[in-house]
Amino acid sequence: MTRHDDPQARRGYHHGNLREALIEAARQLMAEHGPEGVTLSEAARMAGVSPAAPYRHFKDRANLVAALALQGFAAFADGLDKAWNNGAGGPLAALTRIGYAYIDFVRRQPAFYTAMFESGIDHGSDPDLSRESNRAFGVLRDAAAAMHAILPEDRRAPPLMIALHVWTMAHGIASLFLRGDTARRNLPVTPEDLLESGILIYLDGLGLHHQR
Amino acid sequence: MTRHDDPQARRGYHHGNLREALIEAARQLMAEHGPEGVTLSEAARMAGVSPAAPYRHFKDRANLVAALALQGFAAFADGLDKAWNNGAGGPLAALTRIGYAYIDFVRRQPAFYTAMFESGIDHGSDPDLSRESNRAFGVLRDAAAAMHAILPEDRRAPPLMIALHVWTMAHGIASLFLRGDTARRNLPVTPEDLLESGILIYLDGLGLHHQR
DNA sequence: TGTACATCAGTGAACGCGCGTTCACTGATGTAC
DNA sequence: TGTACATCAGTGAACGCGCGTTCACTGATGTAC
Repeated sequence: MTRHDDPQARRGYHHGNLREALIEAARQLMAEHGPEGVTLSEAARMAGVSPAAPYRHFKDRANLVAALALQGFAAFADGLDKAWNNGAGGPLAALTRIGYAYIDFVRRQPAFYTAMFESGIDHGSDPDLSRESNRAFGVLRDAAAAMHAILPEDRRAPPLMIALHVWTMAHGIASLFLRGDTARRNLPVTPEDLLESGILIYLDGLGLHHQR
Repeated sequence: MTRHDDPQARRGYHHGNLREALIEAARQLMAEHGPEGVTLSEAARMAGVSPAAPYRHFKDRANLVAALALQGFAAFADGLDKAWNNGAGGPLAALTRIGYAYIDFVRRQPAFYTAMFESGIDHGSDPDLSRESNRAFGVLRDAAAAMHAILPEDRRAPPLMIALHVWTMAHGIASLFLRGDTARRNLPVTPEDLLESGILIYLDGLGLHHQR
């Protein structure tokens, strides 16, 4: 255990790892109190530093939230990519794994999801953010392209469109059934089953024949 | 023009329509500054009353946001129901209209959408809220049931599941491509086309045969 | 190996601000008689 | 038709609070020589 791991045993004048500690504090605040609960003051308090210290690492409050979102997008892209696993097991299996990974991510990292999609951060202007966000979507595009390749030609839809349709379903399910209060709507099926069945029916519509 | 329509010409001691005026102010604040921008103080200012006045009509800030969300769900349910129009033109036409209405609502009433889905209001505990929210989903269920009835029996999915899949797609598109900054992601198609094509492919998967 | 010094990550006190909320109050409205 | 009165929707002043942010500062770190 290094001296930075324990918030109780505060090292001397320098924190040593403040930037990461503040992002982690923001993640907890986001999870517990939502976007409005993320404040520089409280994050500083949690990290055990004075309220002025964060300004060495973040321009302002929005900057901290953006850093959290960036970390979220990176973890998200990693998660999807790992699930994709270069298409192992064939396009259908790989695409299904990606769907599960999508749901898994939102379920386990609600704070990231909130920072990424519900806290009004500026996607366009931050190049890091759009890079990671594009990387995540890129995984879905690869999977859609692989899918596309095994579909009968007469019913093919463009790979990008397939990717968008699948993304749309996964995101809709995550947004409606895995978030805070709306999660209480009682579904007759698990979000995973809902997504999997939706994707299967959709792919049927594109001519993919499989066992049902 | 009644004396209550013009915020400039403030009537005497009594506002006469303060509750509605505050909700309308909240709607504008939500649209312009997001959930964090909705404050009782500012809403009171916009309505031309003292900061204590809102407490005659709302228990607290959360109560005002809930009132806005309730009004949003009511308008949403009305919009979907009107689009559904008792299934006129057949299940496919009606379902497509509902999809368009969904997108149209989010596009034109982003403040309602935010209040309804992104401001962390408590869906479960407010009976009015769950009533209106269920009414909106009920329209989708009716449409799905009508659709179900004309599908070939061997591939039928339960109506509720069809409703959930369509809702999920519409919501995902709205959430990803019609909201604030994310709306800037440049789509190769309109949200409407994306949703319509998704629904058509999905219904194909359920055995619905139509012209493409 | 030791020392001077630049760099930089922190401190802590202070500020102005706007918010939520409470309070005793007051003016307008409408109703009973 | 007029008057007394209950009701209730507002006022306005005040409060405590926590936040964002700035400032001159100080202690630790690491590097040049």
